[in-house]
Amino acid sequence: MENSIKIVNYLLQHGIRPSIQRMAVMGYLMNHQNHPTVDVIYAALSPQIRTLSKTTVYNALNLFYEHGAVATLDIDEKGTHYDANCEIHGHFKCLQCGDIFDLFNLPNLPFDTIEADGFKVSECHICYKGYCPACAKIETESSNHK
Amino acid sequence: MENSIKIVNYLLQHGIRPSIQRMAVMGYLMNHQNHPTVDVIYAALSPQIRTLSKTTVYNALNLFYEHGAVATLDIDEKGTHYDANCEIHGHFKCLQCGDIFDLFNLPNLPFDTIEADGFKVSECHICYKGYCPACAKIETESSNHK
DNA sequence: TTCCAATTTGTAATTATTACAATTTTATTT
DNA sequence: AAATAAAATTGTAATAATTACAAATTGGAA
Repeated sequence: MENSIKIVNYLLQHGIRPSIQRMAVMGYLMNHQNHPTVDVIYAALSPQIRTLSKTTVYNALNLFYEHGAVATLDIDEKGTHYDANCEIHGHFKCLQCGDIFDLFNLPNLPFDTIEADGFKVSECHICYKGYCPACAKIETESSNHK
Repeated sequence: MENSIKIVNYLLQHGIRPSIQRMAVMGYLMNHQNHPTVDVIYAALSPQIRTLSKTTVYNALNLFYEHGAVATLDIDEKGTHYDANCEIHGHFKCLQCGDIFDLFNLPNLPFDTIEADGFKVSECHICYKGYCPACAKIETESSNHK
């Protein structure tokens, strides 16, 4: 794969030694913007890397997080979701289908006013919950039929 | 206690039948703004209501949530935090001491632009992470001594 | 009082995550 | 290249949060 060079560089830039497993996990995150959990990543990679251990996936993701190479998303009780896009952006979790959507057009939240109060901000999460367009539509239609 | 009337009313307003246990849980939430987890609530109430089961605390909180009587906070891996204040407001989680602070002076996030895209918003969470004033101060001082 | 439904309780099961020791891989030194 | 040290991976066991569920209890309606 040509883009494995991109993955290696990304890891090195964040001070992370690349290994087969770490590259696979990071590669999965870069190619899947659906905020996967450990289980999802493990299930996807396990067939290719037959010896892969779930602990390794945990290790890799925790390391990525400590080095600022991924963002974490504590949005529900289904476990931590991971995102290779570390730029601040919002999320929308559909309470019906469970999908998590990215929201890129939100206004920036202030850091300065909070830091003026003495807080040191290192992360900022904005997250909506409700019904996604598809699920909201179904909801509306079924209630019309009543 | 005089304010048990307030608790009963609050539960009834949200269509929740009051019981000894439910009143205790809601009373705890109203009197403790520190976003407790199930464990914290159970540990606090257990001595008073000796027969209290942790399952009952879960049942009560899930019911409260379904009826919109409490807000939930999935801010870390320590389990769900609960908040009797359902008004939209921000939170700050200190990565050092673990405390969660309320932030009331944040600008309102837009609902309309998101709903224009077809999303139906029912919750909106804003959450910062970093170091709280006390922990940030200690950090600064100790690095000065180096 | 009797009966039915709702609630509570305790235990067991499930799921996410971490702890940890043993093995394997990778890098370093000779 | 061989020997050694360090880092990473693996598998299993432990921990913690939450849910499932059946039995016991409570509270209201007939």
